[in-house]
This record gives sequence, C-alpha cells and structure tokens, in this order.
Amino acid sequence: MARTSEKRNPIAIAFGAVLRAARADAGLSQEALSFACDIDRTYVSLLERGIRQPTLGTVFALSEQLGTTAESMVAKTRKELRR
Amino acid sequence: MARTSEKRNPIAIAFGAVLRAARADAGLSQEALSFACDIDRTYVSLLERGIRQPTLGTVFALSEQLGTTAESMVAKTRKELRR
DNA sequence: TAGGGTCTCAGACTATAGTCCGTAGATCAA
DNA sequence: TTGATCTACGGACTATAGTCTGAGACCCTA
Repeated sequence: MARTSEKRNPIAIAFGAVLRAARADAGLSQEALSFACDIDRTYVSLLERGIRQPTLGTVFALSEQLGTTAESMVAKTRKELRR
Repeated sequence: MARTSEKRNPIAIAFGAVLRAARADAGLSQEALSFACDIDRTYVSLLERGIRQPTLGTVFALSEQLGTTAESMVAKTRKELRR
C-alpha cells in the first residue's frame, strides 16, 4: 500500500536525526552504541535513517547509553518534527 | 523464553499506569481516546494493563489527545519505573 | 596497496506492536 | 428488570519492530 511516495514516517525521520546527533555528541560509533544497548548493529543504522520507528523501551535503552534522558530525546524529536 | 514469571515488561507496566492516570485526568473513556487517536479500542486496554509497549508514534498520538506532551508522559514513565 | 574503522544496504528471518472480531462482568440510571 | 456505558479479555489475524548474515563503499593512515 502507498506504492507511490515510499511511505516515509515523519516521526521516525525526526527521531533518527535526534539519535544521530546525540550519538555524535556522545562520541560513539553505531556499533559501540548498539553493543552497549544490546540491540542490533544494523538497527541503529535503520533508526538513524528514519526507516524504523523505535518502541518506548528502545528509546529508554538508547538514551541511557547516550548520557541523556528519554524525555529529552522525545522533546527534541517533537521540535525536529515542527521544522 | 522465561517460561516462568510470565514475561512482564516494567516499561510497559509503568507506561500503562501513566496512560491510565492521564486518561482519567482528561476525562476520556478508553473508547473515546482510541477513536481520537485512531487506534484500536482494545489496544488502549492492553497498554494500560502493561501487556503491550507503545512505539514512539503511539506515544505522540496518545499524548496529543490527552492534552499533554509525549516527553511529559515519558518523564512520568521513568519516574514510575523507579518505584 | 592493503587494512582497519565506520557506515549503508539487502534479504530473510523472528518477535511483538497493533487490529478486528466477539463475549462477559460491573456499574449506574430509568 | 432493562439498557447504556465502560472495561477486561480471548483468539486470530496483519503490520512492523528488531535480528542476523554478509556484501560493498568510503575514509583514513601506514
């Protein structure tokens, strides 16, 4: 469904941007982050590119390892969404 | 996996409590909320009982209709988690 | 010319988010 | 009692979150 326009999910895209920025701040590679969070290496890449949308638990796991809070990442995602 | 102890997810349980309280504050029934969010009637019940964990998009949809923000619900979930 | 480190990407898979049906119990008003 | 409203809960389903493997590209620096 939605054969045209390739199904882009604004929330996933916004969160991906926030995640990428937070990871850069933390100075971690995708692989190091995924290892610390115990999630898949390639999944971090999918998230940052806005191809997948995280569950609440994944947001908690990522934010903890990135030295920030889940609510902070969510707030940034909402701001990113308004651009 | 984890045949004993019935697989309870602390994050889902914490979020469920926050959701139920927020919905009570808003004075909405599960059905009214689910309709407003365009999600399934029974799914709100699953969330409140901590049986399912929402995705980020679902948190955004719910919080918007509940007259709060996603980051506020997430922050409350984190506090609930520490009890 | 390697070679390590990083990231993208694809395909095939498993686990779970989320839907859709229906039933039943509890509460409260008419 | 009856009926309306709310919620819990079941089974069976579809969509998508998340895994796993491996290939390939782009930097670097040696």
